[in-house]
Amino acid sequence: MGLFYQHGIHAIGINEVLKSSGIAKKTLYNHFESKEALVLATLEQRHHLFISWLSRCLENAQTNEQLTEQLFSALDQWINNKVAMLGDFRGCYFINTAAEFGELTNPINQLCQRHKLAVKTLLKQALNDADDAAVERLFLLSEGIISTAYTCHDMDVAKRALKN
Amino acid sequence: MGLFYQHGIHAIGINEVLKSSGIAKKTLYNHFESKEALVLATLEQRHHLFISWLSRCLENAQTNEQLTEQLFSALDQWINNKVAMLGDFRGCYFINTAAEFGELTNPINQLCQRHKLAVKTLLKQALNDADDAAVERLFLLSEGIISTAYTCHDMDVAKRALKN
DNA sequence: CAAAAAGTAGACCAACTTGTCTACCACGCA
DNA sequence: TGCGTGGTAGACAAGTTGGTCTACTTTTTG
Repeated sequence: MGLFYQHGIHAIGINEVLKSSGIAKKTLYNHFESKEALVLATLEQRHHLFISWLSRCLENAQTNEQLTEQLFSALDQWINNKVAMLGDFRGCYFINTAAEFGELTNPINQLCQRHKLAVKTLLKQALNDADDAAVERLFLLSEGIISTAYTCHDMDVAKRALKN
Repeated sequence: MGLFYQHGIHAIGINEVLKSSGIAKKTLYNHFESKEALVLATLEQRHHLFISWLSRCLENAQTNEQLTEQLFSALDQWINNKVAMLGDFRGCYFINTAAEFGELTNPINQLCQRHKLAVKTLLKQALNDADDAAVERLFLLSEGIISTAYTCHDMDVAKRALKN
């Protein structure tokens, strides 16, 4: 559900979800036992969506330089709303959601963490013969790009990173 | 008010603020005309706090390498709760708050953006003779470090960045 | 065709939200 | 002494929250 991504979890009530989806309340609670379960499902769904998009963007890179270029280029596409499957850019759903649910024991928070680790793992696999430091640096840069694009409304940040 | 930083804006009601601060409701609404005004005040306060802390951390750096080292070292201190004035680390208050208030027209969102631009400006002033690309890269890395430390519960990320 | 399963709309509940207002109290000052 | 200022505690209003439940309709299935 894009509503949560677009506006944040706490800002969207169940009734808005129902109205927007056209589903009945009983039906929703038949499928999900609580709002938290629903949120977890949306996180899970977007996790798969995002990972599959990103891995497709990174495949067929020959060199590490090429891969970096493809990564930043992909981020630029996303940030500038040219990736239909990811919806209107509103930062990283997982960073945003972790910001709302900070307790370490919360399953929502844990799912956000797992997503980020999966992204890092994906980068590691995509980078040939790179040491961990190089993987880390690339990951940190991409996190910085996503965060900056959103918080600073800086839609060109990935494009500029591409040139350096 | 640390409550907002610790738990997020939507997660904390006015009544919790009152209970925690020992102030009466009427007194609070005598000083702030709404919750939004209160939130704006806390953002403003933390903005000054953070900028003054950071600029003190970066002063007296002789070379750009030294400055980078001081920056990452400062982030490491913050992340590992060794900076009393910043309180228990819970990521960047401004990134977190922007995640909750995404509308561009919202003053809260605009304040978050302004804070980030101020940080970038601070870095630019601290870096001697550096081109914009170098400033940008350092800013993106530090944003990535803060975000990763929080979302991945990775308390060593700044320390590792320090070594590379 | 009939029964069961799963959908619908929406009333309802208890708890909570922000914000207002009343009633009272404590202090400094003339 | 008395008055104004600014505090306190908390009832209250109006609306929203997540979630349950009833009553009815549609779809699926044997």
